[in-house]
Amino acid sequence: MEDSDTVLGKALAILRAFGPADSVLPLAELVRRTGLAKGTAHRVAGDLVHHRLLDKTDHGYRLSGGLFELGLRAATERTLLEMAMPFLQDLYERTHETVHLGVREGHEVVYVAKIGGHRQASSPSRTGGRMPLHCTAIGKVLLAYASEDEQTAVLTAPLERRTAHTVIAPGLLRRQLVNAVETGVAYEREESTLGLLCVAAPVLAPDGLTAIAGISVAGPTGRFRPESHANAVRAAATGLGSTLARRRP
Amino acid sequence: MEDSDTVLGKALAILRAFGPADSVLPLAELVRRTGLAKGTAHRVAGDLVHHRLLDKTDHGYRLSGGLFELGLRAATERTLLEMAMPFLQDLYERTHETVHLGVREGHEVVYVAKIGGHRQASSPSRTGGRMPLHCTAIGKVLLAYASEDEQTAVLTAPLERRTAHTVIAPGLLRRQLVNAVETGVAYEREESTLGLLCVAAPVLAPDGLTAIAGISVAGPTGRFRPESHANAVRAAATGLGSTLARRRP
DNA sequence: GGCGGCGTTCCACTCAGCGGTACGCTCTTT
DNA sequence: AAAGAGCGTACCGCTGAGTGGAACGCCGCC
Repeated sequence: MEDSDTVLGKALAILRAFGPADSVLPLAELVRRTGLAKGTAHRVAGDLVHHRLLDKTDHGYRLSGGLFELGLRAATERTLLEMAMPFLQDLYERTHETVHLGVREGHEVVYVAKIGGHRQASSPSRTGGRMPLHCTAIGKVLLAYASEDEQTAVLTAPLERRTAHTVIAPGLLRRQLVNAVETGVAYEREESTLGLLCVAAPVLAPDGLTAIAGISVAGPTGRFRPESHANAVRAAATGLGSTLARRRP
Repeated sequence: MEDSDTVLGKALAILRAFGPADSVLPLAELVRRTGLAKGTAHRVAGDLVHHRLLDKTDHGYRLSGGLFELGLRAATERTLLEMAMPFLQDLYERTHETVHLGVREGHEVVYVAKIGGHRQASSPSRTGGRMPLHCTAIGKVLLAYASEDEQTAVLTAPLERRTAHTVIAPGLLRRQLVNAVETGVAYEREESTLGLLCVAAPVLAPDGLTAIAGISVAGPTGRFRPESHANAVRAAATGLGSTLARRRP
């Protein structure tokens, strides 16, 4: 899978063997997932423990707090998170629904923050997790402001159908993207998860042409009307955009 | 400084060369901080870029989004964060002051979350950042529930004086710790930063003897009365504690 | 009591990694 | 303009860190 011919490659293969859902993996499982020789995996994992990227428990290995800490040193994501927090708070307080902040990475969204209360709609998104661009509200606004090339790259590739409502027709999706640029918001209606609705707005760079991130509000079908939160989401996104512009000349 | 005799050690030396404040470091600076040979540093950094842990810009290297993502896969911190979020939200909404969630790592607190509004008190804490145990409210509650050995280890070591109000007398500090266990909250009054007050409560494991994390509310001298938020902080912490107990038997 | 899967240890081979050296570039400085 | 300092990049022969196959002891399960 990965090029694990170098030591570093092996180490990363082990670290990346942990999926979003795994908490602790035994050595044998690491060997299976990485394809490394047992002896090698054992030693490299041991080194990683020594360097505080892995914790060793009775039942196997686990990604450690040191890695968590290191990850939060990533400058762009961290400052984005810090600058965004007040706006996300405002948005949450106004809506009391799940609020997301996400950036684009390749053909997917990576969620930088997810905040919600006790009664939040169950959604598959997780902080630090990924979702496809084409079936999420944030994904759509990010895609709408991506370069023409990247846009067509996504649209021409086969679009994964997540639910019966997932938009997999490139034409319809492109129309939604155009609409997103015109109105400043994009919607998702049970396209990634049944029972989940979502509105998102783009956080634009000073040039007004590229999207740095996206902010969304998500809620369950029934009580939740995404349209009624469009203004709030747009306000939060543009507010964050201009704050970023002020600090990053 | 670090044992960088192995490849992995060198790679980590480079990654950890990034302080909390650095966003982009040129190769020469990495060489200076790590003490690696220029050729070696260049190659290892290149490998790290290839493995998406570093980004290369015109002005140097930067910790990448891939690292951010990987860090958020760390199971314990991530689930703690996710389970805690609703309680932190409640707390913020009730107080409208800066809310922290922190865990202990060695003799320091690591902040897992920091949420606040636009008018938050300026504090040195950052998400993913560290602070000494003895001069922060969360640090005190965590230390109060640490093992006897660890407690004395911290108390006997010289305590860094951060401000004129920092408690550096081991006796006084120990009394504060005892008081924290009795009352369920600890305070910090301008002990880490001038103008900053703080209340914290411990998130206890089911056994009621060990602290998993700490929650705090911080605000500026003047308008902010830490005592008046003691109950709210305690409620959030115990609420989170029992929720964690339910999910982690 | 035999069997399969697990974590751990050992060891001789070899190629990945090493770091000194050298080059070209862009800024300052004189 | 010339000289210099500091930077990023590229090259290359030596060597020991890293490799992975094999072997061992340990459970828990049929």
